[in-house]
Amino acid sequence: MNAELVGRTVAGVEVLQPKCLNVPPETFAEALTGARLLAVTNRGKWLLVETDRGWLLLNLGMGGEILLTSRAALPEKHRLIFEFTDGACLSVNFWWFGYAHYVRPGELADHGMTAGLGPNALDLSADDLAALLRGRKGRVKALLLDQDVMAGIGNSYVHDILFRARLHPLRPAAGLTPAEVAALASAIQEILRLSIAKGGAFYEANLYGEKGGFTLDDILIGYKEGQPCPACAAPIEKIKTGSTSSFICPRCQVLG
DNA sequence: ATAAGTGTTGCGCA
DNA sequence: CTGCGCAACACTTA
Repeated sequence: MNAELVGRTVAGVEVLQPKCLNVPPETFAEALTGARLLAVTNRGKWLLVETDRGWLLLNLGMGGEILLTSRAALPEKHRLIFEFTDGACLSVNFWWFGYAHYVRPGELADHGMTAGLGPNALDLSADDLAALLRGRKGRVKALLLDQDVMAGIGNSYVHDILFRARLHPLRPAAGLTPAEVAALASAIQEILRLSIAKGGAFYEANLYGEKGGFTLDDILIGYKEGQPCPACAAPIEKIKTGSTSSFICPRCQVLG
C-alpha cells in the first residue's frame, strides 16, 4: 500500500455500507475527497492511512479484501470505493464485520478503537513479552488475542502459536515459566512471519488480488481435528475456550 | 430447495 | 476477569 497508494489523491468516495463507518457517509466522503495519501502503517490488524486531510483507519474484521484496480475491473461486492485522480480505484470489502473510520488531523489519540492497542506482536522480544505478561491475570490464549495487550494475533493463528510453544490455551499466564515465555515469543515470530513470507493466508488476497500462499499444509494443528499431531501423533482435539474454539494436541499441550 | 451451522473481530453486558 | 450475545455475510453441510 505504501508503494502504490502514497502520493495518490482521492477524487471521490462511494460508500455502499455506511454501517462500517464512524461518521455519516457524507461526512466521510467529504472529508476524504481531495485527500492526498502520505503514508500507510499498521497497528495489529488496523491499517492506518495518513492523509493531508486526516486519517483513514481500516480494519478488515473477519476477513476481507482491499483491491487496487481500474474502475472497469472493480469487483461486484464491495463496501466502499475510493477513486483516485489518475482513475485507479481502491475497493474495500469485508466478508463479515469490518471498519472504515475517519479521524481528523491530529486527533488519532481520540480514536478509541486504536488508541488502546498494545504493541505489535511482531515487535516483541522474549523480554518484552515477559514484561507484558508479568502480573497479568487471565489465560494465555485470552491475553494473546487481547489487542490491547498486544496487537496482531487472531484466532486463526493462535492455535499453532500455542502448539509450537507447547502451551494449553487455558494456562494461566501468570504461571508460565521464563522458558515457556521464551518459547511463546519464538512461536509468535515463527508462525506470523511464515505466513507473511508466503503472502498471507490462502483465503485472503493482496492489493492486486493475488491469493496468499499460507495454506492448510502450513498449519500444524489448527482446524485439523482428528488428524495426528505432527509431534506425537495423538489425535488433535477441538475444544471450546470461551466463545472461540481452540485446536490442541492433548498430549503436547497439557493444562496442569 | 431450504435451513442450519460455522467463523478470521470487537463491544457491551451480567 | 469471564462467558455470552450480538452485529454488515459467505460458504459448507444436512
